[in-house]
Amino acid sequence: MEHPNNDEIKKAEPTKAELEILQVLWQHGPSTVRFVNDALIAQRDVAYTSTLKLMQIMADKGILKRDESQMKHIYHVVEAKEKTQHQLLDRFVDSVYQGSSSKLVMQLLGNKKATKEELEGIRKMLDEIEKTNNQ
Amino acid sequence: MEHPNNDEIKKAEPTKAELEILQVLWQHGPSTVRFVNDALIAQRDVAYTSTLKLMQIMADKGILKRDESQMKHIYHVVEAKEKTQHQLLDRFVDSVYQGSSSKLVMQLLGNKKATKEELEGIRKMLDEIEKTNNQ
DNA sequence: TGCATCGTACGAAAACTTTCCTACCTTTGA
DNA sequence: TCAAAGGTAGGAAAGTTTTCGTACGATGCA
Repeated sequence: MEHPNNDEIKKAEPTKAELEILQVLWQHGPSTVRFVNDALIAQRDVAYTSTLKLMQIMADKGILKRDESQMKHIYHVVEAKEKTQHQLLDRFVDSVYQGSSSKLVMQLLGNKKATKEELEGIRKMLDEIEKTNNQ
Repeated sequence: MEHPNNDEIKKAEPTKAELEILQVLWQHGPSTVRFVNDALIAQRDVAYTSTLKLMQIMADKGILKRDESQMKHIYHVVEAKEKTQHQLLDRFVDSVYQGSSSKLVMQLLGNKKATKEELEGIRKMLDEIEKTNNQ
């Protein structure tokens, strides 16, 4: 390892399966393994111990923390959802759109993935930003 | 396998390393393995045969096709760049933003990843779309 | 009490991805 | 001509991620 604190500098991003778990926790807040697993099962087939193992690994990595005071451990996400999302987004923009976020947005808007309401929301957001920049 | 043509229905998305190769081909058009490898080496350390193998695998998967009429095979991307990007984008929006593209855009614009010019580009794009929708 | 149920821990296997060694063929140029 | 350079093919190994079997402790309740 080059740098001693490499791990801190370059946080490994969550894997695909870890992201599924994060989604559940983001949506429902701190939860037990059982709860998360039930949520996952609603989407696909997965054994309880698989989810358990994954959440343990995530706790080891520091992505999750858990309250062990009760037998049913309660897991919660350490980083703010937005921070993690943004981190993933940055890498995505880099690896798929060569770092050009506008290219990404163009494509997003170009296809009808966004509803009318969403478009309006984006426009308002643009206005906000412009206002802020001009102050 | 449930459906016989599962492979056609649910195309496996390119892996991380495959995406790097796609980037090179997207940017420079059909290329030899040597050319792609040189481009990759500019970013990180990788052996020629690793790139070769990966491109062969991609050809097997149908992501790339190659002209074998010459000794130096020439590889080209099968799907349109935009199609693949959009496919990746859709999954990304689903897996990170629960399918809400506006949430994604908000976050993108909220942080200063976009330049002033890019913001303007996006605004124009919005205008375009609105115009089209109102016709 | 005792057994079914539900929990955690751990390790190994399976699946997937990435890397590169080795073999062998073709081209090039001294 | 023949050695060096550069190409492809294929398989094994290494690395990563994901899955789950097994062991065993807690809890609940008949």
